[in-house]
Amino acid sequence: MDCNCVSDLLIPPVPALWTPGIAFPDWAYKPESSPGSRQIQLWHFILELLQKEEYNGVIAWQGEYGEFVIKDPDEVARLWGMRKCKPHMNYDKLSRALRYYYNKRILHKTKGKRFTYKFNFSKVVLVNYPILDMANSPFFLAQNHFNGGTSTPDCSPEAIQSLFPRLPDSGRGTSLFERSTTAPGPEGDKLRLDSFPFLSTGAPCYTKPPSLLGPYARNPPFDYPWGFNPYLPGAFSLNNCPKLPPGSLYPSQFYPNPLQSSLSQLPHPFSSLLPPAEAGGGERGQTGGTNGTAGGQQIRLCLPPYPGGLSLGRTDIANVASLAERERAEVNPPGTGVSLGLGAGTGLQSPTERRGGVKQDPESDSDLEITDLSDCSSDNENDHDFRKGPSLASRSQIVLDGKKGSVLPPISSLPPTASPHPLKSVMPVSPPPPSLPLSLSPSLALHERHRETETLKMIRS
DNA sequence: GGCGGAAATT
DNA sequence: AATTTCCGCC
Repeated sequence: MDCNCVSDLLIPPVPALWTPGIAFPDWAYKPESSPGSRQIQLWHFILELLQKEEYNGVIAWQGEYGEFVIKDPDEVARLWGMRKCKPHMNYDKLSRALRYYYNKRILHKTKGKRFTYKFNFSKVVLVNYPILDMANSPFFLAQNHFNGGTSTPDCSPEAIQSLFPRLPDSGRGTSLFERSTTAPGPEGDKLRLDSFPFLSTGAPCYTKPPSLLGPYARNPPFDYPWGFNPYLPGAFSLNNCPKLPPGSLYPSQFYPNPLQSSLSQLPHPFSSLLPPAEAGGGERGQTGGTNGTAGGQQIRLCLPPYPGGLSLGRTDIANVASLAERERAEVNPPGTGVSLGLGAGTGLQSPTERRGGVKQDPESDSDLEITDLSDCSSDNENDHDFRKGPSLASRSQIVLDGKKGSVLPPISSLPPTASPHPLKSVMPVSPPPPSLPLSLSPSLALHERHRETETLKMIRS
């Protein structure tokens, strides 16, 4: 049990102080009661390494969207082993673990490129909004880079709207963790939906494939919701994720999360799931910040700014499996050829497919959950910049009941409904309208405004 | 290197 | 459940 492994590897005591990087919300970790609890998962770890510039020499985004190369397999394995207290970890074992992700459709191997894997972000995007009918959206069907990505995105307002019944305000920042001053203690660290770090932002923190920057630098095919445009270098940042000056305090605010923003403006019961500030639709005291970013460090999203990856959150990936399940169940009826699955139509085949598609997906695609780090002893090695100290994640907790602050629960914890898309049952037939992201075109803005008005009428009636 | 089966581990 | 460990095969 005791080992000198890094227990807090990549998990900051306080998210904000954590290298301008990802902080994982508490809900992203398995409950301690579950077996293998609070163990960070490999893909999670990989993403963290990927987002940290200091590991660019070890592992980095490279090549196609979502693709990364393990430049130093031994080192990555060593880091992973350190993290998991597995001193005998090696690339062979690590790669075996990665291979298990094939069936889960979280990753797949880039054939022909050594040590190169690719995240299935498109899946991730879909599952990030299970409440929305994204799977059937022409927008996403077109954006799915795992199905070839050859079709032209339907960028019509309707298409986009189909994905985001409620587009968020673009300028609202939210804190990842509401470090409540009134409720100190274990519950002091309220987790908020916008803790979806991947939905947060950040400047690209990896070496962008130069060849890909050019083409995407201009004229993106469309504006992304909530002002997000992965085609742009700063795609994952609403403010280009400025490096925080040394000594920056925690981010008092984090970037807006489309989902949260959406929920915050939805009629009950969803708005009630949000903390008062959000539920109120509103304003949060900004730390002299603009758009909730200036007040402090943001959690950065470090995904390749390529098309197709609108956002990637822990939640996203964490639900990849569940998506896959749903996909099989409803999105990808046999013979439709409209597979959102990995490799479909790309020539890249999933292991299953490669094997003739006979094999059943053994991983029943239950939700992947991110786990924590309290598994190892706290005797971290200090040869890395990993911080020591109690993990905020381990201290914070999700408060699901209204009494405790109405922290928005993970999507997966939302009450089940008969509909595959829970929100549908509470949403007006006409998508509730949102406050518009700056990126929306004026026409779309009007369109949305009209919808908003209509929706409000409906709600009031 | 890469793959997946199988069993063990946590 | 998610690896970890080991292994034979290509």
